[in-house]
Amino acid sequence: MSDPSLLGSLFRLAHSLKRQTHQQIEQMDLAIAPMHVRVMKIIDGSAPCTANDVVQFLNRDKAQVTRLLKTLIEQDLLQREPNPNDKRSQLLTVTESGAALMQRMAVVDATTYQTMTKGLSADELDAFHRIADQMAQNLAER
Amino acid sequence: MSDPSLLGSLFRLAHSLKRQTHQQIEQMDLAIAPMHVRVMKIIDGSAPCTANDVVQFLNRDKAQVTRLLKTLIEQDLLQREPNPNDKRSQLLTVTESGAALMQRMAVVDATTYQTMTKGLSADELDAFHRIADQMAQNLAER
DNA sequence: GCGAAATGGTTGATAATGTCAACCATGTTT
DNA sequence: AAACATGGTTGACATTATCAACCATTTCGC
Repeated sequence: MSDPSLLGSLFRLAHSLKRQTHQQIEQMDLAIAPMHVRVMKIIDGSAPCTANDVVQFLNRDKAQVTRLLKTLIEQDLLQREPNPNDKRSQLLTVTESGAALMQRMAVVDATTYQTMTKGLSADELDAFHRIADQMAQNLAER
Repeated sequence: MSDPSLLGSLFRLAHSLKRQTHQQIEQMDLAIAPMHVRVMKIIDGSAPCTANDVVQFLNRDKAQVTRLLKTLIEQDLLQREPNPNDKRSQLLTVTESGAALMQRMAVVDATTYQTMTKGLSADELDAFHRIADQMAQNLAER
């Protein structure tokens, strides 16, 4: 199994999408990167949320997540408050300006999604999503 | 559209696979990275091949590809010879030790592929591949 | 209840990936 | 023949990513 292959296609698609997001962020004149946006989306979509939750979700080193969160907090896109259940931890939420950015990104994302999925049915997209999740789960179960 | 979403699943899958490859390379005690392997597979799978061909295929900056190739040549996994049709360019091929590595990676890849695709039919995998290519093409057409 | 072990998060260091700009030699176009 | 474009290289820098060590806190075992 080699390029061009299923994996090759997957990596090329992921790379294209990452560049798209990067260009969108540049056009918005934001001092963040695609991974920052990704983290905000995770936090925006679930409450309560801790750094460790993001670590688990992204399957990334906690050092990386800590740094991503730090930048977002510095730019007033995220905020943290003490976790009443664990003094070591803080609860993360999106600020008002962060929520505004999430809304702007949602509009852009919808456009990108429409472009990307042209000529593909809802069934095909569902299958793609399901198969991707199945594959990731298979790999995680090793 | 947000995490967890189709894109979220895609990025998580890509990340899992990259880590897999990284661990495999570490276990083989090789001084290269997943992108090096990816480049070798591209070159191994098509002849003749130039740096520019790899640039086009991967959709990456030529600076990055030049550096990846340099490392592989330094480690005698790839070799270059003058392109008879263009003095600016060189033709790239996999060396004997590079070919041996490609064979070892093929075995490992087959195992990973089997793990990853467990519970999925050939039709589903074909659909996944086709949809991924369609999406990448849609994005490239902007 | 106390000590050991584990956990949540931070920081330093380093690796991998990635792009931009400037440059040189060569090829193509006008 | 000059201008423009291209293939490849290098410097600089950005983004993504992990490992190790550390501190404060929580959990576990006795």
